[in-house]
Amino acid sequence: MKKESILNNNPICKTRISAIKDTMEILSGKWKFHILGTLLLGDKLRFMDLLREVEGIGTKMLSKELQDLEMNLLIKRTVLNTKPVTVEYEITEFGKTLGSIIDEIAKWGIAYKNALYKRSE
Amino acid sequence: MKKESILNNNPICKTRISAIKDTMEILSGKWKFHILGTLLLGDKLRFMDLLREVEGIGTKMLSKELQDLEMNLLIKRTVLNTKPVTVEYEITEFGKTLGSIIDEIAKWGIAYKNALYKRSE
DNA sequence: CAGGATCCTTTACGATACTG
DNA sequence: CAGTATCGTAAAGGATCCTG
Repeated sequence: MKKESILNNNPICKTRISAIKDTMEILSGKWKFHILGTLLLGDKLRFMDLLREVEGIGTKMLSKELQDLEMNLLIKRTVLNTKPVTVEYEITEFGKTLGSIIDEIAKWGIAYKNALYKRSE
Repeated sequence: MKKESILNNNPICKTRISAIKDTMEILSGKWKFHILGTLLLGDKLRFMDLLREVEGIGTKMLSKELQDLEMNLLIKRTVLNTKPVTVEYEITEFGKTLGSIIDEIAKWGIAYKNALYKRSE
């Protein structure tokens, strides 16, 4: 009897695992959750705002990540007709559906700190 | 008046955003969610099982990711005293607390597929 | 202000081969 | 079986300069 994949032969498991893969592909990279979490809190933010809020990111990465997120319709980019152009980024309704994931991630991060703290005392 | 960070000056926002950062640092990389999602479904799995279940991963990455996860106490590695050694990996109780995040990610991935489908018809 | 172009360094990742 | 070692590519990340 040959050894075969157990989980990936179960349709329910396969669907679940491949859904995880799909989601993470869209949200891949170091910054996506961070940017989305910021935009979820911040309503409309400009490029420079994000550069300040998303600690550690540089213009190149920010620009690239924003393009990725826009392509996937998670955020909306609006160019305002001002003297030196103004660009606003905001999360879309679709993007807001990620809210529950991001909430869970934030909650867990806080719980993790507490767990670390308990362990060290 | 100098422009300053809005969100990161708000303690509540700052806590949240830095919690997101913390979580994602622990779960960084292409494979962590995938591996954890598999171990959540699969109880005890051996190295070769994981290599089969986590489609696309190679031995080097699997080995490295498993070490990362073990270091963060999210999974447990058990060496069994057999002829050619057997090693079992399983998720820890602490690791199971990531379940809600992973559930949300899986749910969203399925919903995303549906959204794509609707948009294209 | 909002970014693109360029250059350079550092990780991340992948394929294959090898060992206890 | 459960990995480690080695090599090579690709992507991430940082710094600086530049433009509409």
